[in-house]
Amino acid sequence: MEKIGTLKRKTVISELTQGRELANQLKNQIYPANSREACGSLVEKILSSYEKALSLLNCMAVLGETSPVSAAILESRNSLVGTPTSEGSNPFSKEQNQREVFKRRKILPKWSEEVRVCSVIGQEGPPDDGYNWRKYGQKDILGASFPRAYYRCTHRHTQGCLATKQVQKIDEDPSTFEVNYRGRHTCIQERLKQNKEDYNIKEEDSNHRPGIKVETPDSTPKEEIVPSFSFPSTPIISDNVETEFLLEPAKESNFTESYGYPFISPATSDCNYLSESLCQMNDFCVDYNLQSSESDFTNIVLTPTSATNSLFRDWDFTTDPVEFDSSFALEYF
DNA sequence: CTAATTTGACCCCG
DNA sequence: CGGGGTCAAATTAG
Repeated sequence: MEKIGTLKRKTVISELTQGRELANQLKNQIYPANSREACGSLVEKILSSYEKALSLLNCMAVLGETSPVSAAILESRNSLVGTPTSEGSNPFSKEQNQREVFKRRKILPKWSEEVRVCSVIGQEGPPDDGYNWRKYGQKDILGASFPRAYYRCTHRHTQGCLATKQVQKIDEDPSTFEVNYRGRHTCIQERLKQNKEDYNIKEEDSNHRPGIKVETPDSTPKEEIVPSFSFPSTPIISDNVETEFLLEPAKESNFTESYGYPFISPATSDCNYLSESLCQMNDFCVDYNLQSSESDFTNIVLTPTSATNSLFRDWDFTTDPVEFDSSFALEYF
């Protein structure tokens, strides 16, 4: 992560700075209960700024994560397809399954995102991030006063989506949640129910993500930021990948959505691995405040208010790429 | 009825 | 051994 080019770093910083500035303006607009148009357009600008910056960071994160993950999937695939299991005839025995789980745990969390979210007043729990999550566990964490909740993507079994998140109240501020994302969504989720009385925010708001923190478990500082972008990345698994790709409904997706895992591992489960990765993260894109101005991109405080929380629920990510996606992407990838 | 949550057991790893 | 992450049966919600 340290090897961000100067140009990029400048761009990121300037974008974030601008975003913060605009956010402040928006705050002033909101409080005097000003016109919706003004707010809407400001919000658009803010989001655009953040989008650019975050996508830039995202890009680097993805480049860092792609190969190790593919390796992981390949590996798990081989281990399941190849060897006749030593114990019992059932290839999905509990033990084996567990083993896979832990292997996955060890290998997969190449990246994560940590987001701090202030809960909306009068509403318990962190705001919806637009994905369908299924809670699968809760644990009391040593030294923390609040338990940690574990969520996985609802479509894990239907689509093999391995995305996971952990949510925990912050000790210091129980109204704030720390949300830790792991893995990337490979599922296709029917998106956000239309909201009746809201604005029409344009497509450029259609994918949002919080800051990304790339974590490489093996401390190999291997994350070379390659300024080039290959899409789709070279299929590692030859046979199924391409067909799946072709079968994928030709969604004219936004550029930043288009890099998913093109890796299909039919053997790891009975589900299809979808090549598309939908990466909208924030359903609550409101009043962004960067916690620290420099180099710590991983913590973003999102403070949604009840008034603004519903603004962006009508994203349509099937719409055409927008100005940003074409120009920005070409410029930086 | 199905789907989601709860919760104690289970497992790996440091 | 114990902490943290996950599973899965039981329970609850829709």
